[in-house]
Amino acid sequence: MTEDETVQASARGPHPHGHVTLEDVARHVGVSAQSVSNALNNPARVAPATRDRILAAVTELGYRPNRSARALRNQRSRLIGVKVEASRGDRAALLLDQFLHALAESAGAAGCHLILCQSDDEAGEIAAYRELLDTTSVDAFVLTSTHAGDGRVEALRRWGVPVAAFGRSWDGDEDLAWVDVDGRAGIRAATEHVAAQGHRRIAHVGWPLSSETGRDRRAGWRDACTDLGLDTVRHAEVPDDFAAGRAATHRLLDAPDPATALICASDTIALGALRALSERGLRAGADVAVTGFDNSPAAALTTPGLTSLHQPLEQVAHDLIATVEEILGGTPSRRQTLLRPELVIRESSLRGATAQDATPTKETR
Amino acid sequence: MTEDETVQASARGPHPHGHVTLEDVARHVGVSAQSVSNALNNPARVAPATRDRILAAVTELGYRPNRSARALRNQRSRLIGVKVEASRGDRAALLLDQFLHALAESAGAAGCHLILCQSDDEAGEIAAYRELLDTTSVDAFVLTSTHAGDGRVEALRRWGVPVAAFGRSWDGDEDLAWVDVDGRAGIRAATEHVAAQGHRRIAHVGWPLSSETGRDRRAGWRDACTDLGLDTVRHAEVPDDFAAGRAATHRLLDAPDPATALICASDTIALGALRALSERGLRAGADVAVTGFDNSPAAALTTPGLTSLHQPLEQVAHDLIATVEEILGGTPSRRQTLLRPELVIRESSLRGATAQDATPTKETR
DNA sequence: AAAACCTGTCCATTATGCAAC
DNA sequence: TGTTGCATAATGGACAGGTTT
Repeated sequence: MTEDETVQASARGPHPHGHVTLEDVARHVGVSAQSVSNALNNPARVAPATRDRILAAVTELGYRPNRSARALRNQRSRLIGVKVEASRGDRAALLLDQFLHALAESAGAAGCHLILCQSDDEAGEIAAYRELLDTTSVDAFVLTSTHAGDGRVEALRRWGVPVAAFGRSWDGDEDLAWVDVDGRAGIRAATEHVAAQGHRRIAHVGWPLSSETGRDRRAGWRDACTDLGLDTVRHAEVPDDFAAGRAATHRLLDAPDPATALICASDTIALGALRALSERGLRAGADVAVTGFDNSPAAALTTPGLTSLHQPLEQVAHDLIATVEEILGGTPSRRQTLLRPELVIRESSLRGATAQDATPTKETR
Repeated sequence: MTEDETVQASARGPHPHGHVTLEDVARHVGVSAQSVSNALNNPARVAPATRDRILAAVTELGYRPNRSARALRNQRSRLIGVKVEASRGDRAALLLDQFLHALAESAGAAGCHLILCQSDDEAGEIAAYRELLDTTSVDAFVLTSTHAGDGRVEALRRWGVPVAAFGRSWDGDEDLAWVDVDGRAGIRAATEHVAAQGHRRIAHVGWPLSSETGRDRRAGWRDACTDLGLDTVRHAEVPDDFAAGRAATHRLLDAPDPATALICASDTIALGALRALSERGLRAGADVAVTGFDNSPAAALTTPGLTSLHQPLEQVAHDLIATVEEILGGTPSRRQTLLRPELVIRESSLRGATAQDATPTKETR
């Protein structure tokens, strides 16, 4: 339809830029621009026959409403702001591309688009949000990686801006709309999985206790161990990087009566653990089980493959967009959702596994 | 300044939404809205003293021009369209998050923002671009992963839309503005590096010859081998996935007089090669050298670490935005840029390396 | 006469209310 | 009287050209 027209080059209409406007459609049909607008936005106000003629012309001419004009008039841009984070080389993929893709897809289905902003610190991020708001560029924001006392949440709330967060409100905020993944249940599943492989001395390599997510994941490990009658003395709390995971693993394995399984809070840490095992001449899987979290590309592609927890990012993205739309539409309903991650089992946690058993097994709990 | 105001909640101005407009500033200073506009966009037209008063009021009230109004008037949105791709689990990180972050940063510095679209096939991508154009949502596009006979390039050119591509114009198009990374030089450097480690039978595991990028990278390997007096009989052409890299490696090593070094066209393939070596009981580095391309997170975090070629994505992003800005400004100058990747050496290509020698060495050529 | 400022009209769209059939 | 279509005004900003001092 519009596919084979030239936009800027040939200006055969009255407009130098060649865009089709309401006026063009109106002229073509022989009605006023208002009727065209009504036919599209308020069909009840226009006679069925006229409406059909108008809609036919809309299709024929390939009319699409001008985003700026519509935004100006409606005070609504149909743009959702998202921040992109810098990825660090010492961390496994941040899943950002998967997440953004899913988010863009859901937004598209809802007739919205994503607008990016970028910042490396919280103050800068808040300033970037503020600028988008001041220039009336966005209707809402999607936040990622919330934490207790999150300044962004506080600022956006103060400004009365619609928000949905990937990451729960750790300070018990009942109002914030969020979607999160149940790390506790995920880590619990991973722990039970290695226990089922016969492991009894299961350690946790987690994040510092200052991290709410870290405490949540550690609780999953503790839950499982307690239920299974295993002790919970073997654990470490380290920053989320490769070197820290590696060093913590060495420390844990140097202890008397060392762990035979390592439940890690992230793939990054788990990959560090795999390195440490290799340095000690131990085989992941056969000698020491290792599991991660995130199911990053690196987990699938490293050797041996790393057992990990897959986050349902498509679902997260869908729910976030749905939530934002509800808030914008003025009918907020379910606002806080916890989703289950899926355990993806690979060789790093399988006792008898050789590299030939490379087919990954999914086990949903 | 504007930081501590409430946007939507308190409407203390004449506007229900609480945004500061030109009119507000004008009223506050006691001039017309036009003078405020002139003070900002055409300072020469307003007396210095008045201009200072106006600018002071702009700062004081926190005035920011309304994006939609400005776009409507100027026929320019200051938005740049970018497509986000779905990442596949059988491929190493697509560098998308690093690239997007850098792109967003450069765009921000140029006073622009990125708007995302999403599609899984070329036709859908073109339709998404078309929609953004028809709704006058974007001024330009940044493309990634161009190929010969690229339908997107063709369509955007036909429409007369400003574009800059990450990836050269493989069909010799002199007009397309692009930035690319010199894969041939990079692969050549990797090949020379393993040769310097004493390897003489160096194989290439590359992409199908239907891929221009694949041919380019293979040429780098061939260049180096020819210069060094090594033969170029050992090579494979496979799709860019883990399983293909693994299978190709087994085939190459099953041959009589097998290769002792594998120069791979991507980290994904190289990670497959590492898996194959492990399955044969061979040690990467000590027994067979392996190199990848992209320096993905997985390359840094796998064991042994994977030698790879780092793409200067910040530079790519900066150049792409600069190019787009030049085209939009009507003064296109340098339009085609080839950047050198950087060889990051890790254990997978070092003869005597043990996992303890984990400190990566960078070697720029 | 020139510097400084402002009026008018346009960008594309939509909510409101009025005229007409 | 009720339906149907249209003129008006407003959204916020920028530019050309005209008016003021």
